[in-house]
Amino acid sequence: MSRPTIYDVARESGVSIKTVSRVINDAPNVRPATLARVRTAIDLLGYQPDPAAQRLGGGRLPTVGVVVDSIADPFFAQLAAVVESRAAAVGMDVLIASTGLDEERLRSQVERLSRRGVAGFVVAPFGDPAAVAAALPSDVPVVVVDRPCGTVGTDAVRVTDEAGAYEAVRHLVDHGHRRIGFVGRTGQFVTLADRYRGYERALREAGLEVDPTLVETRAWTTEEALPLMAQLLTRPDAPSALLAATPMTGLAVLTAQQRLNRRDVALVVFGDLPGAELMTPPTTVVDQQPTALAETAFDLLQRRLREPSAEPLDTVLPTRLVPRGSGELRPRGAA
Amino acid sequence: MSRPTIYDVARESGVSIKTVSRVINDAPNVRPATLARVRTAIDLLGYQPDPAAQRLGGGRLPTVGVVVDSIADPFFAQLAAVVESRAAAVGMDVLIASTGLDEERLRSQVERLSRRGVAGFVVAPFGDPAAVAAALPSDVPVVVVDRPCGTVGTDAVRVTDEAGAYEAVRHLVDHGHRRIGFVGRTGQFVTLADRYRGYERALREAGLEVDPTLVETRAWTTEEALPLMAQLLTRPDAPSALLAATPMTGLAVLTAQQRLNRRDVALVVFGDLPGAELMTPPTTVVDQQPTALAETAFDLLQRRLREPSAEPLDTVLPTRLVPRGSGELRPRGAA
DNA sequence: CGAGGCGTTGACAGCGCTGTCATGCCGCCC
DNA sequence: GGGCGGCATGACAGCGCTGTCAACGCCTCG
Repeated sequence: MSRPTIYDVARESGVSIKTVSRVINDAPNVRPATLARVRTAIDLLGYQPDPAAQRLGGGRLPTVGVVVDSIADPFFAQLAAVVESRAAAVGMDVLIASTGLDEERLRSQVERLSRRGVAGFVVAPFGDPAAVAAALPSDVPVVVVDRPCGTVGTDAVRVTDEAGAYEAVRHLVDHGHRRIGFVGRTGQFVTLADRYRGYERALREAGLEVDPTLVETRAWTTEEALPLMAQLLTRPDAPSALLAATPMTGLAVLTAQQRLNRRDVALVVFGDLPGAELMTPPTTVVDQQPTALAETAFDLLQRRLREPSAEPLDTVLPTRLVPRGSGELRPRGAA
Repeated sequence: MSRPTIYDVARESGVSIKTVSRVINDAPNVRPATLARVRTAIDLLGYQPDPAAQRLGGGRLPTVGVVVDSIADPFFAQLAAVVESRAAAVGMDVLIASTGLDEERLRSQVERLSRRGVAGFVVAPFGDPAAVAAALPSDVPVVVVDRPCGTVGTDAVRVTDEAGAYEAVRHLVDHGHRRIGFVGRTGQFVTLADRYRGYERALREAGLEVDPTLVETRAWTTEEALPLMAQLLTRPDAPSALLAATPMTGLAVLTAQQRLNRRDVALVVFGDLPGAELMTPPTTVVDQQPTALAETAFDLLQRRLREPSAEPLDTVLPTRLVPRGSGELRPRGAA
């Protein structure tokens, strides 16, 4: 009739429920013969433990919480998709929670999921490092992705932000650019600050000065960035190339160019864009490898779930410059 | 120390746990004075019920399950984002599960979430209607989105697929096209079959014959579609316009065109594309309004959660043709 | 040969909540 | 005034599982 419970399995295999519980949880000290018998009964009845009961009886749910700005963002959607698929493979569920850009909401969402009993988190945090550290739970494993925010003591996966941006700007310099702008809000995100540092270093090493008027750090959403971009691009001393620090700002730059009907400004975007290959010219990007990031994050989470006291790992994945056209444009009037 | 339980609230407010339970669940028959007292205690202690315990004690979790092909798909990502935000507003969580294009997996994912105790589903099903009907749970409210698959007895939200496709093809005809192709796998998806019907009707009404060699129904992913598209576009009697039945196939068409370095084929894509405005020419689409779809789906779910025996509603949302350029291209050699 | 130890198993008490049913109380009716 | 019905509340038994601890071998060692 109804779903079988642990009692049914126990009766079927002639042991106590506790032994069944041991088998379910891969606990040691079960005689192989008993183990086999219980396993058979489980298969026979199609038994599956009730997660709610497991949790109530002291444990956590076989669930991982994914906390990101917005899963409508292609980068995070990709991340969530990979985590979901990996989780499903090991019988875990995925709870998603989006925070927008609200630090308080980051905190409340994490707390909500934690109370909900998730076994672990994959979080892309932002904002003040101290606030982030306070928001993250101490009793549940957390893997911080993409934006380590100076968190310590937790596993983290991120990309070589500084180096990626450096490489991108270097690429632009190599293509003859001298006036290179930077777009992207750096305040709330440690990651973006790193990218900015890479930008700065590349300029410095090329013997170029940083012109603060070419650095636009107020933009986050496309809507915010649009007017700022339009303004930047129509200046008499407009930059001949731009580094967009995020896909969103990249889109803003592209849209602004489109509106102004211009295609002469070289552009490298940090983070891949859906349809980037189809743009005119195709957009050169610094690939963040969201898939690899997500895989690594999930691996780290699993590892910590198994060995809760393992040394925290800060994994740094390389980025990859993907030249597609927009980053190879030469400045106007150049050879 | 630890989180307060219902007992703490009961003690604090001088009532039994049962009364607290009543208050939590908005049950009737609680004297206003008692209600207020309990509410105060709840606020004071910051009490929040433990979902696992609630579920174990007979109920379902305040959770909605979202089951889609892949949340990496921008359309579903958008859908999930909206559902998540609406759910959060009423204190519910969102569990996501992706099915790929595997009918068996649709079934198993739904069952898993159901066992997990979700209170309701938002599902984008596919495949054989009978199989879908069998896969969907009968004891948990389900709202079917985007692809009603002939399901009966459940709430559904969808768009005017036939009419949307009709309008698109009509649009192409009005721009002088006579050889108009259709791309998109129609087999597994009722929705796509509807779109095909709209395509056919528009041709018929325009006095044009359906040329089956211009109809490509084998393509689903971009990878699959690419070679087929390349072949289609390079034929001597190639179509001068295409209707792509899904965003994915739309991307395939665009990519194929790009590879072939062609921009002369008019294109309307069913479903919006990220970055569509930035293409050359910007892509004309039939907007499915994922946000409205998701909002409506969530509303329906909430309604059913409240009134489980309400009459099932089959909501049909209008589509919107968004001319952006690619659909307004005229055939070569036309006036 | 008995004590001690370890590997194996089970009994049982919760976990925090909800459903069922019982209880007490008040107002109403005949 | 006694009886009845309805509202407000509480006592209590689970829900399905896990943690704790005790019990029961059996093997080893002195």
